[in-house]
Amino acid sequence: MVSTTRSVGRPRVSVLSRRLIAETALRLLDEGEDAGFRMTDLARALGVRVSSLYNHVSGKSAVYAEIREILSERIGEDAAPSPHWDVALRDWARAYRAAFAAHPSTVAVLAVLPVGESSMVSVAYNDLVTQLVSAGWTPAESMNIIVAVESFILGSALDSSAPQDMLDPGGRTDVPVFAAAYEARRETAARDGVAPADLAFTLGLDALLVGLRSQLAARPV
Amino acid sequence: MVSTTRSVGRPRVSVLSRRLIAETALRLLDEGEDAGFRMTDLARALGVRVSSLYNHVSGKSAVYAEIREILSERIGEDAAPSPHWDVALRDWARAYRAAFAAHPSTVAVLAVLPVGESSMVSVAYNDLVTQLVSAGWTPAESMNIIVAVESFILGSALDSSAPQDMLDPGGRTDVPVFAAAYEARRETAARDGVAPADLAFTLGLDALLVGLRSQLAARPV
DNA sequence: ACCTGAACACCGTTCAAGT
DNA sequence: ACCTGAACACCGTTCAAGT
Repeated sequence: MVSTTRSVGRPRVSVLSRRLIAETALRLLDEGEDAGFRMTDLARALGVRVSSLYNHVSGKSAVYAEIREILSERIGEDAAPSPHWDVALRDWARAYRAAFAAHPSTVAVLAVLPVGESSMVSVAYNDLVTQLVSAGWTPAESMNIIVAVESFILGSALDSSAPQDMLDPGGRTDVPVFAAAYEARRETAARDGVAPADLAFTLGLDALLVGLRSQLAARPV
Repeated sequence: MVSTTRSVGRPRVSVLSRRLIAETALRLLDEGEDAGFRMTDLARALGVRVSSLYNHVSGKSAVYAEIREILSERIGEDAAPSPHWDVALRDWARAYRAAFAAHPSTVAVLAVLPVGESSMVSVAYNDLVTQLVSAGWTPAESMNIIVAVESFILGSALDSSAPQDMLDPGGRTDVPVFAAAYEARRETAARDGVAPADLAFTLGLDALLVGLRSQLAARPV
């Protein structure tokens, strides 16, 4: 938030940049209650008028694209490489989900936004495919594994970002078993001090990896 | 599309209903290029003015909620019950994904929309939890399994609904292994006459179930 | 109770004018 | 090249009037 007023015309030093705009938008998303952000609010937070933004980004979706870049860079930083394909895949999945789970309101939008040409995301894919292929998977299988794991990650991130009571049976009496299980899950999570969504993610990721290992082991050499 | 013009005032027979509105919106979503639908277009398709819609639904999100009901009813119809928990889970997952994959543009919205009280979805959960518990899983585990599988389904449905070239490395030369694997995957899918996204879904679902079976088998009795 | 017609509100985007 | 100010466009929602 900049409090000085600025007159019309080009300022002496440039106030904005594509990256700064995206970082500010990300902050607004984190602070805000609701899913999106307003271009007006984004401009105000930058101490600028809305129309100024369009000198740096082509529109709102370009801001989201830049946000994806920010987040995907963090995935690369957090995921330490491992010589074991399954460990590498697991760590990548955890870092991927953590990056999104830290910014829940971005998930729904980014999940459907195409990956741009310049994206760092492709580099991470390249590394993973390399490792999977050298472990014995075919290139096509490697792609499918990555897409499957990524689908699970995005779905889990969506689940984390969904309202708490997304599935809450509430006061319904016609689904007693479901209601009891819902409650048991909440208690288990509370006792472990984690979010219910984390339990499901851990369970699912473990199951996926166990399954993949066993499928790789079972194949003809 | 109704071509007759109607004068002001209450018509002799009611033209609209909540269900009809949602069915028409679903049809618009299927036919349309882009992700959403316009209330104006929805009204026109029903031969009515926009404001009329608000006599039956509280707003656009209520239309989406009704669409979810329509789709979830179809899941129930398609998924045949099985005495084996893993088969039941697999069939449910397939039916679930098929229902969404048939209407790609609904996925992104429905994934973040809370499940209403009256939803049929809860009934399906109740049945699945019952079956999982009697197979030996705890209630909390059963919930986590369902949530994990559902996350995978929604993520996969998002993947199916994403633009074809969502991950396309295009002409990039800095990610050769990824580009080759991407191409290999496309060829494999083309040879089998299925969408690439289907391959990833099948592989991932199989891995998940193999993993879950082995985890259930490995536990102390 | 349920439709029409007109108005309002919100918000993303454009563009000439200014330095 | 980059900001301001004003206008425009689009679209969801509201509400009085009419039967």
